[in-house]
Amino acid sequence: MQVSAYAKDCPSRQILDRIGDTWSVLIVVMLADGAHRYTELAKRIQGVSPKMLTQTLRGLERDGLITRTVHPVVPPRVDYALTELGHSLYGLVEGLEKWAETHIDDVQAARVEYDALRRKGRNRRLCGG
Amino acid sequence: MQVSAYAKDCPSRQILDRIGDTWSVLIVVMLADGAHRYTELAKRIQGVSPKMLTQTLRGLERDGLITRTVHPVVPPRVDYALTELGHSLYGLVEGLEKWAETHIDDVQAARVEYDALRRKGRNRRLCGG
DNA sequence: CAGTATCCGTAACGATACTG
DNA sequence: CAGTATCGTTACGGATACTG
Repeated sequence: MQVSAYAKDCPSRQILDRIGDTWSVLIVVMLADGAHRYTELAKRIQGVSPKMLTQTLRGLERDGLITRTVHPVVPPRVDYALTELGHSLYGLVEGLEKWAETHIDDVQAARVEYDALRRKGRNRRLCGG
Repeated sequence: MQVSAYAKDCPSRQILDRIGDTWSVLIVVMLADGAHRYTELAKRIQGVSPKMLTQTLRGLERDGLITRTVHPVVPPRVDYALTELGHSLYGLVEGLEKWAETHIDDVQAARVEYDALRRKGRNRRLCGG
């Protein structure tokens, strides 16, 4: 088996990149229960800058995961909503959440144990003169 | 609903980060069919530097996803293998691959369409025609 | 063989000021 | 309201030389 990190035509990698992106996932989750306006997203997704919000929304729109609807009114109103494809992706994210909730305790325990052993090892070396 | 990107205690985010990491996924995939040595991984995972390989392996080990077995021989021999938890994560990754293979065509098509409209300047999707 | 240590460029991201 | 433009930082990752 030979794997390449640079296989950009690899479907899995593209989806992985999307899912690994913090803002993308948060937006998809936000839109899962219905359409939202730009400012709503900005307010409810804590810590996102207008730059990142716009950039992420554009990416999601380009991938066919969300729609962007401009209402020709003043002041402007723009709604974002999941497409069918976006809903499908959300299903995937839900699966991930389920796995995470099920296994996070194991991961946490492993980390504690690993860190404890690391500390012990270091102390031993220091005291072992 | 209020979502925060900085909820580090959020299980989903931790798993998402792990899955979004290129090298982590590649390593898990490589180890799915059995244990491998450091150099084997280095050779078969194209483009990975020793720095990133070690760093990623440590992270996976810390999270209890892989084991690191040092054989006390000369020259050194170190084997890496998936834990049960690691295999479980691999199952998740397989699910992602399946989704990706199923839907990548839709994504690709959406991108082509989006880019085409952008070029034409008809990128604005107006409500009510 | 299996790493570690170091240097370094870049690109991602945050903050903020501005605009149609 | 819904963005865009610009700047500055920083942290991530690549390359490589070195070591037990």
